[in-house]
Amino acid sequence: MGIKERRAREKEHLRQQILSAARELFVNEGYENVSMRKIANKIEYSPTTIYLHFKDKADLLDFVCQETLLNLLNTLEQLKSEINDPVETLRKSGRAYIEFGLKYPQDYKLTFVVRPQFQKGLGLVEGTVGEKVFNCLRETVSECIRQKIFRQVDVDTTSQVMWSAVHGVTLLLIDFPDFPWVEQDPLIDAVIHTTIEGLKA
Amino acid sequence: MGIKERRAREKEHLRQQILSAARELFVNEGYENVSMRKIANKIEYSPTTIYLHFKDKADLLDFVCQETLLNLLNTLEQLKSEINDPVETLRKSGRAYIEFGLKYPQDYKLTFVVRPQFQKGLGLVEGTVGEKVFNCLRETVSECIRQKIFRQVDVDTTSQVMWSAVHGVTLLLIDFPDFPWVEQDPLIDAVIHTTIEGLKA
DNA sequence: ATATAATATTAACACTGTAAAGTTAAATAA
DNA sequence: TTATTTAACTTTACAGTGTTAATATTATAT
Repeated sequence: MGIKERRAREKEHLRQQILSAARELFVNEGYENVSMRKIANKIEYSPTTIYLHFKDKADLLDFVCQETLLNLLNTLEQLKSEINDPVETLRKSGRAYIEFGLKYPQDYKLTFVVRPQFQKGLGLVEGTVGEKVFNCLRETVSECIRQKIFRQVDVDTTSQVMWSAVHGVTLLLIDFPDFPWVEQDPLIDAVIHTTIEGLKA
Repeated sequence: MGIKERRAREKEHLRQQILSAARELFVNEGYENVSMRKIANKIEYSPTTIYLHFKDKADLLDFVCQETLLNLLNTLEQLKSEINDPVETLRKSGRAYIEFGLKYPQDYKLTFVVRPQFQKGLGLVEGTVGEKVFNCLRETVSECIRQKIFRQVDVDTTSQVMWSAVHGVTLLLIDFPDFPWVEQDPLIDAVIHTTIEGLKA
């Protein structure tokens, strides 16, 4: 009965090949500039084979983005387990989030800008991983409020404010690389510092 | 010699027809889903006629975005001339900026997300109108610092922090309409309030 | 060896942005 | 007025797109 398993393994292998080819191309050339034929060429299969594993191009994007989010989630959860002071955790998490976006700008845009556009209605809601990423942030914020370091405002509001700030600076730095930004590191620090100070009691 | 002028007028008229058809289609159906043929059909010209007025599709997008920015600039400059207190101006400007984005989400994304993607290298730098929008914000921030309401930090850093916050929440609200946001109005207030408080001395 | 199921491919459709060549009509010069 | 130049616009064409349906190939089960 090992045959079925072997075939399943082979199928999964090809699926992964497609995914990793797609990711590499999406990231290097941008989602819009990558054709199914390009992906197929890269893995030396016919274009239509991809459709045996993924519904369509957007579906492919979906899975690529999920991987990205898992990556980010790992980084954030490790941070939280390492640091005790919730404010320090939040500071470091914010930094990590922004740096993740800047390190993989295409992945970040794919996940947080392009995907929602192509998967209208889904948003981050039922995407379990995306939800987890936000919840990770939310828990840290919650702790800041519980310890009365932050103002006693609704946890969700506070978390969403924090997310807005880091998301904003990440996207601006990605999208307008030629804007006369002040030095990147101090700017990131300023965004995080300002937001945290503004949230303090 | 009125003939040349008449023809110039006619030419300009067609140019405007193209622009307004493009804007309407871009906004309603998204830049990627609009073809040159669609635009041409709408104005009842052949597709290639558009190329006599605009270099290519991205060029068309460029001019559409410039109109959007001009629109936003008007709103912001009027606000500044009406209010005296710089903090109040900043608060209202932030609100106006975000509300503009939410009122014309497609225009906003076109200008601040799609355009930079398709006009790589340009960014907001030499786009005179975009520069003016940022400078408008910058002047208000500058006044807050001069009056020692804000911490004595670099004007540019401070302005860029402010921009990050409003840009971030605007895009999140646009891109993830199904996320379990807290009520929109309080969230916007919280973002602005937090940022301003965080910048205060 | 043959039938069956899974997997991959070829061919095709209706699109896309845009360049080159061709057409038409209007403005100027003779 | 007629011929010529110029500008505006269209037709045709190319190489590409996502995706479907029909076909072929392969490997398994009988």
